[in-house]
Amino acid sequence: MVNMIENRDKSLVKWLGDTSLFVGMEEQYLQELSGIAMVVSYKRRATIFSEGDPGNGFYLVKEGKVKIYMISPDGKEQILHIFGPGDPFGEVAVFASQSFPAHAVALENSRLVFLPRDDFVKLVAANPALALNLLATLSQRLCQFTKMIDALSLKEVPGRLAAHLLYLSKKQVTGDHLQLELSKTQLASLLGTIPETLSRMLSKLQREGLIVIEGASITIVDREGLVDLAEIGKF
Amino acid sequence: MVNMIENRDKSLVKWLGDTSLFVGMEEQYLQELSGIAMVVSYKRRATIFSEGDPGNGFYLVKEGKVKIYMISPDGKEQILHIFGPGDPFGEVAVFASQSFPAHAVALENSRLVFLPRDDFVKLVAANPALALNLLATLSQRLCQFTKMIDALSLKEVPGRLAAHLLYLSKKQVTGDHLQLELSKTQLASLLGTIPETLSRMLSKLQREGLIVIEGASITIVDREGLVDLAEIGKF
DNA sequence: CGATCAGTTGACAATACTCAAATACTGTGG
DNA sequence: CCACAGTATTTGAGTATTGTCAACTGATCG
Repeated sequence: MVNMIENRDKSLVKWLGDTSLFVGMEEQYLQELSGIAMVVSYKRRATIFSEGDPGNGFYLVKEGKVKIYMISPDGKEQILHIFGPGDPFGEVAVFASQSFPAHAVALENSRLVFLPRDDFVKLVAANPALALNLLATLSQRLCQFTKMIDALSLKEVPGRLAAHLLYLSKKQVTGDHLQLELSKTQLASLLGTIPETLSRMLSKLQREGLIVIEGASITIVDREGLVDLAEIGKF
Repeated sequence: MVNMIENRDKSLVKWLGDTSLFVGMEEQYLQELSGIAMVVSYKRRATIFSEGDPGNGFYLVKEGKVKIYMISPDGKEQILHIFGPGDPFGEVAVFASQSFPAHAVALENSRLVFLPRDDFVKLVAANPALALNLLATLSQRLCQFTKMIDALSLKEVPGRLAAHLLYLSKKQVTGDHLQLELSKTQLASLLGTIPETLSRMLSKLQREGLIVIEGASITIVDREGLVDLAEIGKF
C-alpha cells in the first residue's frame, strides 16, 4: 500500500518534470510541488470552474481535454482555449484577479492536477526558473490572444477559417490532410461564429476548390488560396 | 555636471520605485535597474516598434501616451492598448517570442524608459518580488484581453460603446460627466469598428436619451440604460 | 427504437461596412 | 493673425456579411 502511494508520487514527480511549465526544475522542488498537488477527476461536460469563482489555485491537464470559454447572456459561446495534456490553465486567477475570468468544462473525462494558490506562490518566489517559465507561458498566451483579437476584428469568417485550417495542417504532420479536432459546433464557437455560418463557409471553400471535406477530415487542395484568404481576411 | 547626472539618476530611481511594476523593490535593485535603463524620446506619431521587430527589451512610459495596435493588409486598424505614464509595454517579447506581436507608436511627444532584455532577465531571476509583480501585470493584461475578445465576439457596437463609457466614468471621478480620452477615430479603432459607425451609434445613444454629447465631453443621463446595453450587447 | 443532438440548407433580417460628399477642426507657413 | 491644406467628424445611400428562425436529415446513445 505504501509502495503504491510512493509509486504514484514518483510518477507524478516525473510527469510534472516533463511539463513545459516545470521542465528542467530541480528534483527537490518537483518533490515539493507534488506534495502540494492534488489529482482530481472530472467527467465529460463537468464544470471545473465558472467565471467569477474565487481562484484558489490553478490546474494542469493530466489526461483529457478542457475548454475555456465565455458566454453571453443570450447563450452564445466564445471559446478562448482548448487545453490538452501538459497544459496549465487558470494561472491568471492566481497572480492577478483572485477570481476566474472565464468558464472551464471538461470536454472528455479528464484528470487534472490542482495546485493551491498560496503554496504555489511560495514555490514561485523561491524558484526563479519557475517564475521565468511562468512568464514565458503567460507571454505566449498573450500572443495567442493578440492573434485572436486580430482575427475577430480584422478578418471575416472565411479568413479565420482558412487561418485555422492552415494552423491545423502545420500542427498535424500529415501533409495536406488534416482532422478538425473539434465538433463543428465547437469549432464555430472557437472561430467566433455559429454552426450555420461555419457550415456554409466550409461548403464555399470546397465549392471554390480550396479544400475537400469528408466529415471531420479535410484535404487542402489549394494551399496558396487558403493563405491568401487567411492574410487578406476576405473574398 | 556630475551632480546633474547624479540628480537625474536619483530621480529615475525614485520614479522607477513608484511604478506599479517595481513598487516596493529594494533600493539596491532599483539602482541596478536604473543602471541598465535608457531614457529615449519619441515625437508624436513616431514608430517605437513594428510587428515582427526583434524584442531586445521592453519599455515604460515616463511621459506621454503610446498606442499598441495591429493593422490589416487593407489598412484597418485595431487598437489593443493605450498606455500612459507608469505603464510597461513590450514585455511579451522579452519573455516569449523575442519579437513584438504588434505595432507601437507615440500618440504624443513622449519619453520612454527602455530596459534591455538580457540584463533585465537577470534582474528578474534574482528578484522574486519583481517576478511576481510581472506575473501580476501579465495576468491583468490577459484579463483585459479576455474582456476584449468577449466584447468583439459577443457584443455589438452599441454594447461595446456603452461598456467603454461606463469604464471611463468609473475611471474618471467626475460623476456622470466624462471625457473621451481619444479622438473619435481612435476610439472607433479601440472598439473594433470604424468612425462612421461610432458616430452613428453615439447619435443613437443620444437620441434615445442615454447620453448627451458635447464634442469629446459626454454626460451620462441614463446609467441604467447603459448598463443594460453593455450587458446584453444589443438593442 | 425513440429521443436527443449535430450538421446542413433555405429564406429572411439586421448590423455594420463601403463609398461619397459636406462640414468642422487643427496646425503651419506666410 | 489669417489662409490654406490636410484631418477629423458627420450624414446619406447602398451593399454585404453574418446572424436568426425554421425545417430536415443523419448520427449517437441510452
